[in-house]
Amino acid sequence: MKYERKISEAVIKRLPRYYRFLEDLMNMGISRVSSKDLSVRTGLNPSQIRQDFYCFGGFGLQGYGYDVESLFNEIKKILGLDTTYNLVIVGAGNLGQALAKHIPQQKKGFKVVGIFDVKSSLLGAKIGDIEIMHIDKLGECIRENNVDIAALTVPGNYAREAAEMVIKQGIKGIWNFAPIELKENPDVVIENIHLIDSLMVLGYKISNK
Amino acid sequence: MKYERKISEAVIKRLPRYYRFLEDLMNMGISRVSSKDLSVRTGLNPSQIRQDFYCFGGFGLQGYGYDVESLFNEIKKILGLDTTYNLVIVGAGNLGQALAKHIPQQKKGFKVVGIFDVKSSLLGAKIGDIEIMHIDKLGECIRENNVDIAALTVPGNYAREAAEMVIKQGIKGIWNFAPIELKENPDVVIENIHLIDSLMVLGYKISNK
DNA sequence: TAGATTGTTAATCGATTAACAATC
DNA sequence: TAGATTGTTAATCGATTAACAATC
Repeated sequence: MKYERKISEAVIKRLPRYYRFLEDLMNMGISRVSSKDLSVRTGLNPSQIRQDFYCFGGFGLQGYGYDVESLFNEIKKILGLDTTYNLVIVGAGNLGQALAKHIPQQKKGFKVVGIFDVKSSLLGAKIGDIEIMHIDKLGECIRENNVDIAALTVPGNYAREAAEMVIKQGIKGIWNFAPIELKENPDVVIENIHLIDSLMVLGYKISNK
Repeated sequence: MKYERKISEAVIKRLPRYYRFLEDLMNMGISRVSSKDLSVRTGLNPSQIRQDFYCFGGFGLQGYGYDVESLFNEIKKILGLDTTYNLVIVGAGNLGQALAKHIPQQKKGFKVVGIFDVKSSLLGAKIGDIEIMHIDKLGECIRENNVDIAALTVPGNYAREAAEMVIKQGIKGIWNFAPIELKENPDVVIENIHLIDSLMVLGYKISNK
């Protein structure tokens, strides 16, 4: 067995992209693909594609290329998508409600098991087939449903305390939509979606070319 | 005047983060900050922070540091936030509607001037103070309101044609939420928010430490 | 003046790309 | 076998970090 070096963040971030393209290829009935083919489709360099797969041991056959389905399944396994991740949404505003409906539609192995807020006017409302509950019930929900991920969609000024709270309840990953920086630590990993930051970058790019 | 090298994407992506932190400092009444202070707050290396500002000419004073307000204003200007960007939302599903409400709340100089769909059941509904309109009206809206940005929140299978359409209407930047890769070209810049990709990365990180 | 901190160049580090032997 | 394409090492490139002279 091959010595396991730490896989860089850059490589990880490309995996979902491969995954999507391979799914498309399968749907088109294509069973075989070379790094050069994938390069044309994804816009990535073929050497880079081979390097990426090589990180995990290499899934191809010399002189042939890659078998689409088995490559798809390998990446699926690496990303942990062969099991379901349960998640809760903390903050039932616009964004939280939209995610509660959006995630199940994508059918990618992520299940929303609860959505929480403190605002009494929201409590009890149904979003899809789940009900907005008071944040007091969050800990219970996490423990009963084996929840790994908390999506944080609260206003910025509550975000830090909400993050501390879900960490205390034993959450392993935070999908953060609030405009604050959260520090990773050995117990919790963070993925930030800074929507407005992204809009600002877009604005910059528009203005500068 | 200093020779202008192309600013790297990595630098641009850090600017909104600085912007946010400087805004916080202003709100706290702090008028002066050093790269070392900023480093502690942002988690970035102080050399990197100075390098980043140096790209744009350097905004500090040796022996003193940076004046919070003037640094804030410089970054504001670089990001083009001293003017308003008008944007339209293409796709009035969960995500599109949520963005239509979310963006104005953030008060960062982005104005939603229209939201469009093809689904007749959605047409006419009010989201905040704007009405969902048929996609046929999109071109007209873009021309009348000097629209720079289109947020793409349509289902994946319509995304490519929707992108081509807004490009044809003269849009300068696409904020893409669909799970496809769009190619930049000299006329159009792209910012992708691949929500599910980000969830997958979070899943990977959770499973691997 | 002495101390602090930037502006700026140089060194380091890591990620991307190129090259090619291995091998199907 | 000849052709194709990977696995794998080496070279290149760019981004991050370190160092320190300039200067407030």
